[in-house]
Amino acid sequence: MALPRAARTQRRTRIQEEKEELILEAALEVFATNGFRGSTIDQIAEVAGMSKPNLLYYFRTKEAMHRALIERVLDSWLDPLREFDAEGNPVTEIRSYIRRKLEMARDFPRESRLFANEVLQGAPRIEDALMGPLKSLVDEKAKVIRAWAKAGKIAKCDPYHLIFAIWATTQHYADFDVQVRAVLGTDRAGEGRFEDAARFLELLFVNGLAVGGPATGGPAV
Amino acid sequence: MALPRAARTQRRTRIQEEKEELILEAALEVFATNGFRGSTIDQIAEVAGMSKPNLLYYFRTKEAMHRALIERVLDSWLDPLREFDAEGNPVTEIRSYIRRKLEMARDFPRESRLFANEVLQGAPRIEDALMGPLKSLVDEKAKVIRAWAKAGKIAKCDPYHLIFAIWATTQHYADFDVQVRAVLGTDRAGEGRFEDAARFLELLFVNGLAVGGPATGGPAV
DNA sequence: TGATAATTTAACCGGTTGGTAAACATTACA
DNA sequence: TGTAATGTTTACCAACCGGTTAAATTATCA
Repeated sequence: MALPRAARTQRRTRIQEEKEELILEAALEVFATNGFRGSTIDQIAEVAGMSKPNLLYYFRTKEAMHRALIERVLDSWLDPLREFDAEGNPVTEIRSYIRRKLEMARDFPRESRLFANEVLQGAPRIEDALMGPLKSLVDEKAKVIRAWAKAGKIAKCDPYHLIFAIWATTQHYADFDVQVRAVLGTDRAGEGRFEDAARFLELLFVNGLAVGGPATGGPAV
Repeated sequence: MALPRAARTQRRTRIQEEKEELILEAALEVFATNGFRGSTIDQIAEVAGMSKPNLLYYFRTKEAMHRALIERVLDSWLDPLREFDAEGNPVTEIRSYIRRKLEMARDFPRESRLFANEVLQGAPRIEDALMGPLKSLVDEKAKVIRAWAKAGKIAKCDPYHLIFAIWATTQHYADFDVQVRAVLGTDRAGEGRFEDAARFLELLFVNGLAVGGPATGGPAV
């Protein structure tokens, strides 16, 4: 019996919509801060304001909650990369991508941490997504970047590592938020830190990928 | 009674040295892959090849193992940043720092993941270290970088976000290793990925921080 | 309104987990 | 070699955890 009781009703009810939404919201909160193994159904139940058996009426297992959550979040998480446009101006595209990723780190830090927790611990529950949809999308965009480099529109560089670098630097502000705040100190760690980060990262990537070495006129090695 | 039985012997024995070492090595392995809450004393005991009560003879609690581990690892983890030399050539210093951090990500991924797990989950057990020694060291080095920028030796930029960017991009190869491998594919994900990463990151940071915009001759904004 | 479907809760279960007590085994040293 | 100090193991416990059962409650709608 693979389905939870709520999915075996004659038709999908309003209450089911609402409660499943409520549970996934709570699950995001808990899984993002504790990881899968570190989270308990009771914690999720408390955040959702429901009893544990009630949660299990809507999701048969803890794993099912996690799976549903990942599926829901993964798609929107990849949106910024999908918007990456081969026809656009390379510098503009890269700059926009950085800005969008940074906005997501600011506005959806829990989603970022959910993935970070999962990947960090070996991605046992999202391996398929990594090697499937994610890899395909990155491969596609890597081709675009490589073409830009070949055409001399940006510096010759490994497109995969460029994408990794953008992921790393932007998601850092969500995943390592505590550390960022600790280092910046209470005074400098206000919301302005995202604007400072955006300014720095634009400088770094735009200059860093400009064709030719900056002062020398040739690639710096 | 705050001390484990092994610490209440008349003097520190050879066996104590060896076993504590063995336990911390096993604890690193387990904590790095499962996080604190996700790790069990039994897991650590099995990796260490000892019985659970025997572990608890040397460390009173799971938390004590974790604390001892963090203390031991934190210091060496900050070494690369300490080597950052105010007197040296800025470009050389930054390049060396990136190289060292990347080597650490390659050679000590477990240490990286240990911290990543901890910070990601709100750093409840290392808050003091973040706001104390870490912040002090970063503040000190930020001053150096700021002086370089003021002197026109590198582009004007926020030194804190520069350090964050170096951390993020280098540690990414340890913390998100599974994802990196998945995206690169089995063929391209050999040990060469660290050299590719080093090449890319040098290009990015050296060009990115070079004074003046690369083609324009003025700062790109 | 009443009957039926849908939802919620209380009580419970077996396995796991962090940790303890005490008996047992080993080592070091006089 | 004997013995006291040190180290290890077996057996155990209470709390926690994922999940089930069945009964009670609430919503829906003819």
